[in-house]
Amino acid sequence: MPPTKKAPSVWARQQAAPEQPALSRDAIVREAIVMLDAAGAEALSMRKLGAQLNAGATSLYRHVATKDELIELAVDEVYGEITVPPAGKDWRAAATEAAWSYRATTLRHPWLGSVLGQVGMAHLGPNLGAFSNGLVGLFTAAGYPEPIGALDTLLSYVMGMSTTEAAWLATVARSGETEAGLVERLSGQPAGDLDPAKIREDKFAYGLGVVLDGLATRLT
Amino acid sequence: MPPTKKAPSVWARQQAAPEQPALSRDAIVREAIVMLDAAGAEALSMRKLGAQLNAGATSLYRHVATKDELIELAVDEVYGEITVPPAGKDWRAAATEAAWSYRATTLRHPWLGSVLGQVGMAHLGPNLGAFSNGLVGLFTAAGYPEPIGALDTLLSYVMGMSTTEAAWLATVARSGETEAGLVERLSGQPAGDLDPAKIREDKFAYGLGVVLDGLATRLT
DNA sequence: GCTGACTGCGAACGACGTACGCACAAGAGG
DNA sequence: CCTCTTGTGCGTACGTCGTTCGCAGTCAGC
Repeated sequence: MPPTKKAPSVWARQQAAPEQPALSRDAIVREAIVMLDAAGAEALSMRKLGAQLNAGATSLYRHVATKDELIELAVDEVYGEITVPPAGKDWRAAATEAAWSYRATTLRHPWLGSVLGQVGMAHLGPNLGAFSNGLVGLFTAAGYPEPIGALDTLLSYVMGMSTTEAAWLATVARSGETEAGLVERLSGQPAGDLDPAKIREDKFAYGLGVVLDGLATRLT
Repeated sequence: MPPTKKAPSVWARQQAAPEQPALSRDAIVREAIVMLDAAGAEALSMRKLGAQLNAGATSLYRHVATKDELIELAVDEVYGEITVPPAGKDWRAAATEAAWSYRATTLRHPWLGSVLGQVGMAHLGPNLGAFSNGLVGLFTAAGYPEPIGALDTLLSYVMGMSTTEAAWLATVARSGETEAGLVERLSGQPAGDLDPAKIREDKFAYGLGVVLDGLATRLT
């Protein structure tokens, strides 16, 4: 016998509950990002996300077709944090700013890298579109003969470097050691006494300078 | 009652079977790569891999600690396919060759990109080490003041572009359409009549030229 | 008050990674 | 020939996952 069916007894029912903001697509995506930031890409499950929202796991499917779709939404939401300066300014300063903004966003949401290879950038949301268009406009205004080529080159570098950096930081986090300690243990030799975060910044800056110098040669 | 226990009856036992190559770490990694190539990263499961090798799923764990470890092994195995020319030649030609080799390998094994963001490059196998060292040696021999910076810059660009390309191709494959058709549908306008594969090659070549030009300015 | 649309959810299904412990083969030492 | 050890394969089982389905409520408009 199924245990008296379910009917949660009259007493448990009471009124419709004081209710929180309710379940909505936006609320779901926002909470998903919080969980991804906190625990990484493979820690997100529909059940846990539901629980976090005081909802059953399957309720989410009223607002989101699939877990993959949810992730695509989260990715585009996060892309909205990247800023690209308006055209008109010095193109090089503007591109530099956009690049650093991309890096910062990726490091703030390290799961981005893990997920980009799978989701694949195709028809990826309005925010990525806006970002790309902004950069293309910038290169066009600067007089680039091939603004799209310039965009792809810069973006590939920035994506590659940022993703690698985020993956490294995830490894550090999993190891439980400090970043400097892990560097030392893996390289086998005592690291200098420089701040590893500073070293990473310098490395990013160096490569960015190289790429922008390369782009500059295409301008005149 | 458990159905007479199991004891597979004397008749089923016969001899130890003609036996195939047996189960070994290398054989497992090789077959895993085949499955990954054929069906993508999320289609690999220990059960299916076991079945493919005429083995039970759990037998694999005698040779491999964990699925993640298996993937790390597969990644490094595949990195072994990338070639970097010996130092001494013209550095630019050599770097170009290595870059194209990297791209070709990534496109041959499109799951690489999906997996790099998760595995994270740390302590990643001997083959990746050899590849990096080869390139560093090349830049050093060419007289670069910061060969490691040069390596990271070039590698980030190549990784970023190749990964994006592989993800795009995966999207095309999932869509069932032809590449040209998908471009047309997503961009909204009729694509020119150029071969999309050729366009991608040109784009890669363009960015590579930009990066190498940028690196060249650091040389003298 | 009735009806239809919309939202939440409990139960269930099939697949997954992996721990555990038994079965059995091969070799070593007597 | 017998025993004992060591290594290998695998059946079973546990807990978790994404997702489907159908029921149960809620509420807007008539």
